[in-house]
This record gives sequence, structure tokens and C-alpha cells, in this order.
Amino acid sequence: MKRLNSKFFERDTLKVARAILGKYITTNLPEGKTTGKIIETEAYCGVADPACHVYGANNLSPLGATPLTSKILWKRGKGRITERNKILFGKPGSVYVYSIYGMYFCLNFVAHRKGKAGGVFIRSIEPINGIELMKKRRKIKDIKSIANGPSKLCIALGINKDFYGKDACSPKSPICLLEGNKIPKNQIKSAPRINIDYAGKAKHYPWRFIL
DNA sequence: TATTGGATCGCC
DNA sequence: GCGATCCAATAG
Repeated sequence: MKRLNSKFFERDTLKVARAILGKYITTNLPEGKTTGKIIETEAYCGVADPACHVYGANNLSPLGATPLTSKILWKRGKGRITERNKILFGKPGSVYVYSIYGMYFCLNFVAHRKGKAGGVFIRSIEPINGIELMKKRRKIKDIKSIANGPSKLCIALGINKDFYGKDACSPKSPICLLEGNKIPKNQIKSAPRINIDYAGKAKHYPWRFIL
């Protein structure tokens, strides 16, 4: 199967969040290979999206910004470009992994038009290959609940903070995305994003996509 | 330097 | 519904 290239990710974040449904994520680690089909995503649409980690930050490249401190690279309005979120301005197809609730990770792929920022959050995958390894990592047997959640799928695929900044389009990367069958539009549902109560009216935007 | 709370999960 | 568990993002 064909690997998705960076052009795939260099589009409007909402478009990518829909287009990536039905594609395959594969991780290749010393303990084995695991693959899942993407069946649920959310779009986090850059500096104008109150739910996005770069909300309110300047949408210029952080490379040209003057550092305020070692951690804070740029400040304007409410948001900042930080060591964690700066990847959302980076090369489309890069991996954005962050830790949450002290014990889990979440996976995003950087996706935006040139000069913008944004990421596609992977909320659920269907286990396809390497299911025994996924079961072992998750310490459960029930296939349905192996990877049906953003942090569950990270555990199942062996994704941790070491994946931060990896280029999913590069053959050298331990993670890649593969083309799948074409998905007809009528097979995609949209809904509000989950757990973003802090995001004001953006809480209701239908930026979650389900295959 | 100190405080706070989260793009979650699993159990109750 | 609720606790686990910790680090990045803020405020001071």
C-alpha cells in the first residue's frame, strides 16, 4: 500500500480530518509491527480555534520568532507558541504526541495549509494487524476495546513521547500512514468534539468525524 | 518558584 | 460518578 505524503497533510485541517478516515496507521518497533484503521478523528484548527493547543498564538513560523525564555518562543494575545505546541506549525505529516492526565498520551498528525497551524487528533482505530501485540500492550483480550479511545490506541500501537516530532511521511520513521480504500462521503458522520468544555461556543462545532 | 487542570481511562 | 497521577502552562 502507498504511504501518505506530506501533500496529503498540507491542506485545510478539517479536510484532512475527514480524508484520513479509513487510512491505516502502522507502528514498527523492536517488539513488533501493529496496524489499525482510522475510524474516528477530530480537527484542531490552529490559532483561531479555542480548543486547539495553539489558540491565540501568532500564526507566523516560530523559527523566525524571538524567544522570550527557553520555553516561551512567542507571545501574542492569549496563546503562546511553546516547546510542546510548536510542532502544530511544523511540517505537515509530523507527529504531535502529548501526555495527559499524568498517565496517558494522545496522538495527532500535523495538518494545515502553508503558513497556518493545526492538527488531526486520532480518537479511535480498528485493530487490523499485530492484534496479539496490541492485546499484550493493553493487557486485555476484548478486541473491541483495544483501541477505541485516543489513549487506548497509543498504548496499543506503542506510541509515547518519543514519537513527538517524527515525520510520518518519512520511510525512516517508526510510524507511517498508508492509503486505504476510497471512503464515500455518505459514510462519514460529523459530531461535536469531546471533552472541550473550556472552548466556549467552539465546543459545539461539528469537528469530530466518524467512519 | 508555586499552582493548576487536562483532546482519558477503568472501575464503582 | 470519581480517583489516579504528573507535567506543561500559567501566574506571581
